[in-house]
Amino acid sequence: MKPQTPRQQLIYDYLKQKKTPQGAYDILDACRVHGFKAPSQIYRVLNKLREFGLIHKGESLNAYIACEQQHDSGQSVVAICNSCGLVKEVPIPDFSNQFEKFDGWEGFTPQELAVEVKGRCSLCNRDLAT
Amino acid sequence: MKPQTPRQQLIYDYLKQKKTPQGAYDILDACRVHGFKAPSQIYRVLNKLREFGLIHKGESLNAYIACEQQHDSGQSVVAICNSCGLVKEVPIPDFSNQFEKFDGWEGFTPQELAVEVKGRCSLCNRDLAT
DNA sequence: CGGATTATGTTATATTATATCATAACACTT
DNA sequence: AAGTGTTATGATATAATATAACATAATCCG
Repeated sequence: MKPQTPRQQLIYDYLKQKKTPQGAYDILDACRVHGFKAPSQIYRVLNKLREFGLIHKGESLNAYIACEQQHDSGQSVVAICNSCGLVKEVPIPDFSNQFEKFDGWEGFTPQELAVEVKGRCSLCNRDLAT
Repeated sequence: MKPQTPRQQLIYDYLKQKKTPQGAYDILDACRVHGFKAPSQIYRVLNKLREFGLIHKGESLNAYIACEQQHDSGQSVVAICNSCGLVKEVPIPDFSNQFEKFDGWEGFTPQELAVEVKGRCSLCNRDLAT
């Protein structure tokens, strides 16, 4: 799914061009010049883009990130460097079969996944060493 | 690590006794009778309990959950039923080696993990079928 | 066209969380 | 016990994040 309107395209492009997660109000400030005036306008677009699977919400950051690739298949974590804010999406093994082991949870059907690891990226680790 | 003060114990017990995630302001209301008066008091205790690893924050819910067991070792997801709100912690395979595959992310050192799956539990699935 | 659906504009407000500063309790040393 | 540092608490204000509600405009499609 692609952005469907100019405003969706605009915010999607903005997020793609950023390397770190952006808060809704940051996006608002950046987009005032294009006529955005109120938070609700931003949230509407963000929610659409999320429906389309084009962006993630970093739940632990309250910030938004353009997806790196289409990941229709498989699960992924968003790894976030606590130090520099850089973000990387990394595929992880499927774990839906884990639920079979627990009484009452055998039939759990996953719908939305929010997986985030915060840590320290290799570059920041290197800086730490010096 | 165990709760260190009466107030920590109180909120921890409260969360343990609940089967679904509770918002900070819900907790505040429930604890007014015990002398809590302001959000900051609740958040202070919640943050301590999180440090101790006694509770989780459901980042996508903005709600707090007592941990089911000590999970010092291994990673786990919090599965949340969209329909009834029930919550279950389920261990998942370690995925830290996944980072090795990506340029610049080989040395990523995970510090905090927020993993949540929302879906539909077996009971609610059954209700849906009838 | 006419009617439905989707997007947008606008204002107000709800919800979640922190900052700040003052006071009290406790632990530890001398 | 007095002094000192640390952690917990009380209290007020405010910041940051997100949604509700209602009006208007654009678009799609029979």
